[in-house]
Amino acid sequence: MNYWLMKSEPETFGIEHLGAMPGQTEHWDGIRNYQARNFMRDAMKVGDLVFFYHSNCATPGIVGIMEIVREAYPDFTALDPESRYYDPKCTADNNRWCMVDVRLKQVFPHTIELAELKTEPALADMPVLRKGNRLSITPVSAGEWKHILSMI
DNA sequence: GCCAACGTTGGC
DNA sequence: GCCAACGTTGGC
Repeated sequence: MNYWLMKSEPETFGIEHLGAMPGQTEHWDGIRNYQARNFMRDAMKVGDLVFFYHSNCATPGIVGIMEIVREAYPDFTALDPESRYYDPKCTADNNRWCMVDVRLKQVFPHTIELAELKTEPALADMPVLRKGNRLSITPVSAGEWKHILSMI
């Protein structure tokens, strides 16, 4: 089983939004970066656990845990001209983007803040802590996962 | 709102 | 295939 971290802007789609979905489940759409897509397409499996990270907000950090409940399938928002994620180069037969379904598993009682994560030597290798990192899906090692859980 | 980082695009 | 220009991300 793998561990992951996925970013989302809370104003667009935060952990509260996920909690309000039927079955607390939603598709994770709008990934338009090849590296992030490849993680989803090639490595994400049902049962994998994911830290939900709030980015581009007043208090960036990890706010809870999700579980992968459906493996990669075509991201239909790429085909929808009305969507902010529309990709004119995609067709139904040739859609380069994909998404997974996630289910909310746990909401932390408080955000594990980015500032806090940065003070932990055990987490120094996490991409999300590196300046200028823009990758919205990154793997998390078992050691990092455990360490972060101990910070709740 | 600023700006550094960095992925993507497109001219050549 | 190079690389400058451009657009986006995301912390601060």
